[in-house]
Amino acid sequence: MNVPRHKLAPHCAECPIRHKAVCARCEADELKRLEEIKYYRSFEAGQTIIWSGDKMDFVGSVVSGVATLTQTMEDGRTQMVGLLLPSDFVGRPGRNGAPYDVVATTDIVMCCFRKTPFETMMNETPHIAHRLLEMTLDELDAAREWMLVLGRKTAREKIASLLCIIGRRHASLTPDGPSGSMVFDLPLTREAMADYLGLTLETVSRQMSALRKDGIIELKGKRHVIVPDLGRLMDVAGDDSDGGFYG
Amino acid sequence: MNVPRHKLAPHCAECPIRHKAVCARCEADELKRLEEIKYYRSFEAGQTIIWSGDKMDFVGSVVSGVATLTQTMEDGRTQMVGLLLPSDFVGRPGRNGAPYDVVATTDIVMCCFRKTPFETMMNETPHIAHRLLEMTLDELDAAREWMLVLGRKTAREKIASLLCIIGRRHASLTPDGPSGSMVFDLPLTREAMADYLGLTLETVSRQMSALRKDGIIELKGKRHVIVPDLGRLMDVAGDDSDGGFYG
DNA sequence: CCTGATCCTTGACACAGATCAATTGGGCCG
DNA sequence: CGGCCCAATTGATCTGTGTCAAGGATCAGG
Repeated sequence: MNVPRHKLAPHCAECPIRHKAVCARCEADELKRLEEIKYYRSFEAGQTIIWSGDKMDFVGSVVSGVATLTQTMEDGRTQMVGLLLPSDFVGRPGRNGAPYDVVATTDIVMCCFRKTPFETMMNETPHIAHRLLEMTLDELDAAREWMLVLGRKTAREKIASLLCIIGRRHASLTPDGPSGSMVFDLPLTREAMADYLGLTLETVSRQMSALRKDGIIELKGKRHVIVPDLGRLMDVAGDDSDGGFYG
Repeated sequence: MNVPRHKLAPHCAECPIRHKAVCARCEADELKRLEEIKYYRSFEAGQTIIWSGDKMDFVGSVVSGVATLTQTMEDGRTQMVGLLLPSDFVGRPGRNGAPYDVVATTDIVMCCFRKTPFETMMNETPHIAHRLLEMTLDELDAAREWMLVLGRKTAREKIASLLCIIGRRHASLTPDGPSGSMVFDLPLTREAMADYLGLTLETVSRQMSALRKDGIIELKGKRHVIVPDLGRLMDVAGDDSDGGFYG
């Protein structure tokens, strides 16, 4: 693999994910130390960033773009187990092998640290270790939420749940539009959606069409989604009704 | 609820989960501090230990017995999202509400800490924070492994996967029997198994019968399971073949 | 403009697992 | 011992989603 490496990265102070990533809690001096060991890497859409089973020699944060975590069985069945959006962390300090494939689904930029220096720094910097625990707990919550989707929801509810999640994450990264409605681009193909939802791509397609026919969503092209009434979408998703974002 | 509280608990040094729980990495002096703030609580089979949405004022470890984490939708569909066996940790330092119901499925003993003192101690004791991160990463792996089971496996494979997991955890807590075979008691009813696997209890029952007919397992009574050939069970589960425990 | 590639949509049919319903079996108490 | 209760089994039927197959839309390159 021939991956471009940009040693020159923006200063952390101007970083778009400064306040949401592992470094969120860092003080100026800690940030400076991180800045010395960090480097940027870019990957193109479709590239595999990490292969399941490989030794991982770096960890890092998604700065921009989208990646997925997937597991594959011997016979080819695959299940997505994580969706990595900007500010999400990749890698597991203290572990060697990578348990999943990490694949870029759009062009992506990552802020990387070599694993050993990062681990050292983590041991000396409670702010980082603490933030990482917090983020890991969030991911665990998300994974468990997703277990309910996979285990108990119908195809229609699954699609609606996915749209809610992507829309919500999208909203948290961009200035608010009119509340109650939502507009975004899907960062996933129908096949990737199917892999996330434990469905086939045909079922995904059918249910997208059904939601469109029922006026729950509008589609401009294949990827651009308009949700006129978020409440209705959440009803379809079968989620608790309060409509409150996690914050 | 009237829950017995036993202020008197065994010394940590003799604790059966001493080397696997949050306290695994603690030195003698740290252990002593923990010992001062810990207390034991017992729950009977069927009792709800924590209600989803409630404020959690304690965290703790399962000492003996089995509990489950479950999520429920408004219409009653439920999905188990975690199985808590001895040494597993309950509660999330830094969070207030409980996101799931925690229910004892057998009589259970827990080693508890009031949340605030534990959090304080965690901040001052890297050994605890570090171990907790490690355990949380393990749980995340387990949750993601389970997402593959829920999303992509057939009923038969799901049952076999569950038996593998329970058997494996059981084996790691007890002296080795003859390798290649396995004997244990299911700590779950058919309904609880169904809730874990995203199936109905009828399907669970049918697949258990089918595995018995095929000689993959033997049943003595409803709960006692004998696995004569672990390799065959893992083949049925569709797991990677190496048969290696995670270690 | 045509060609091929990729992604998506739609239809017809099959089947795994859900649902509804009846029966069995083991444990416990009187 | 007999009666009850609950968990589990088994059967019959239904249905949501998978499977297989045939186009359609969009885009890049020649």
